[in-house]
Amino acid sequence: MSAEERREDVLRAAAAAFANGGYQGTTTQDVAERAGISQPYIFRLFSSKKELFLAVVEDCFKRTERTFAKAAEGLSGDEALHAMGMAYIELIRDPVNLLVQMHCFTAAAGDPDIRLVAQCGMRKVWETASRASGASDEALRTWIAMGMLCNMVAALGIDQLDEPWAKQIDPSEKPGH
Amino acid sequence: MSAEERREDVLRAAAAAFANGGYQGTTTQDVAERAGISQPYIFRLFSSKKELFLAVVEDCFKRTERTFAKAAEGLSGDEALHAMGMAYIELIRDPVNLLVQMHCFTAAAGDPDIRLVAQCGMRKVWETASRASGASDEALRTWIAMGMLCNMVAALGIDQLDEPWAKQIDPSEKPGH
DNA sequence: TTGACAAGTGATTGATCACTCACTAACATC
DNA sequence: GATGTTAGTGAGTGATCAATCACTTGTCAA
Repeated sequence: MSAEERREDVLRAAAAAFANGGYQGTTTQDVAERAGISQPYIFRLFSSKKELFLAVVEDCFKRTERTFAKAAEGLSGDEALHAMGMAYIELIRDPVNLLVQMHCFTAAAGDPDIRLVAQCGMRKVWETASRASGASDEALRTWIAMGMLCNMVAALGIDQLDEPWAKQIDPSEKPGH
Repeated sequence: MSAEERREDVLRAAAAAFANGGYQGTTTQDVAERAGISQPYIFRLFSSKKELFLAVVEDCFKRTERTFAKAAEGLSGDEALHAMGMAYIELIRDPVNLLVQMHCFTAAAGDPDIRLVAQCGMRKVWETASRASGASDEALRTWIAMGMLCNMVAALGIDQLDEPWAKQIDPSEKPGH
């Protein structure tokens, strides 16, 4: 297999691994096993564990950006926002997308390198959503806030609780996002 | 010093340490140094690293609850929500409160014990805010979503960027929360 | 056939981790 | 002053980790 193909494989495996354990809680051995290669070979493809994590994070932000751009195609304003919101709910139904993003946020707080990548990723996501929808800053802010609430609800498994407050807090329970 | 006093000290030290590195990224040695005791003594006061983390998390949720209850005293509806929102912004200006909560969210996704404590904590926070404000579910949901957005903005240091999009996305920039 | 290069691994290393155990020192109670 | 209890530590332990290095195997061109 070519190094390029292998790199893609490792990136996918690493995303799943980091989603599971976060940056600090994931071992390169775990990533290697998921990718079906030896642990040292990770370091031929990525110069360090952190660089691998950053590549995973960048990939995740790019996927989010693409998802928003595609969902808003041909729409504008509230319609575009709504479509992107639905697309986001669908996106984070895959725990990998959800958890890589969340682990990125917390890891960013303690590491300047990760913070920089995270800031850049969020800026692009914000600008993509802004350009695609043309919505007001306030509408966009409320919309992205709902996304953050969706993250928390999904991470804590609140959406799978059968209790009144769980239904009330979960934005994806309501049709209008 | 009595064991009870020492326990309080360790709890504070652990909160600062976990805020910095998260659950997996923090060593009991680090906590011990911050508390000014030997590392083995941690395990006399808490049976395991996880139990220490959970104690820190519970403490953090309790503080949030108290903050909300106090801020909403004598108010109701949108006024109560607004007052609690301002109190929350003030609360997470202390990185310890902000980051313990966020690390709790991500750690919860990968650990059932932590998840249970986090769910319970969020439920109490939600019910406190609901009872204190009497606001509609939708208003409460939007309000708590803004809180989650504040978390992300603060964790990524976006509130300290001097760029247009950073001003636009940050809820604490706007007077009306 | 040879030689160069790319893909990939086994064995190892120094550091670090949560956690344990045997121990000491201070203090209280009888 | 003997005895029990509580606060606290030094010195480990086995496990685990990211990263390195020397090595093998397969492929393809000259």
